[in-house]
Amino acid sequence: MQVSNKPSPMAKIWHIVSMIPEGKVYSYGKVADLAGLPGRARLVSKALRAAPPEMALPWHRVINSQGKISFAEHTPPFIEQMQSLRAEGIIVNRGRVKLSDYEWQPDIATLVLSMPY
DNA sequence: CAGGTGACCTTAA
DNA sequence: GTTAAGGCCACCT
Repeated sequence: MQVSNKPSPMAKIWHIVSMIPEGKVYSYGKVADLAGLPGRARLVSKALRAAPPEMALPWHRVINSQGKISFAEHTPPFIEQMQSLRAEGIIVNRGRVKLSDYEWQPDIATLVLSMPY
């Protein structure tokens, strides 16, 4: 039986992002995939914009599929994201991180158990 | 309803 | 290794 009403796509995205561990990064597209929303990477960026600040979502750990920060260089949000990543020990060069070193490898079992839906 | 936009992605050169 | 073009989809005028 269905226990709860359908979770909004945004709520699923927030949940996945909240599971990215400190010191790791993940791409918009893969967040969308794990949230059950394949092909909707752009919705992830919208969800991050809409997230209430008080939920302290680790939005800075979400980057694009090439390992780059998606804000334009030298803009305030770009600089903020780069500093947040470095504060966790992540090496950032020219706005880019090495995915082979820092990409999150999600554990599916843990993920499923964490899902409230 | 049509057209524009974006914290994207994949492919091809 | 890079960049550019086309594709994509939800959302907003």
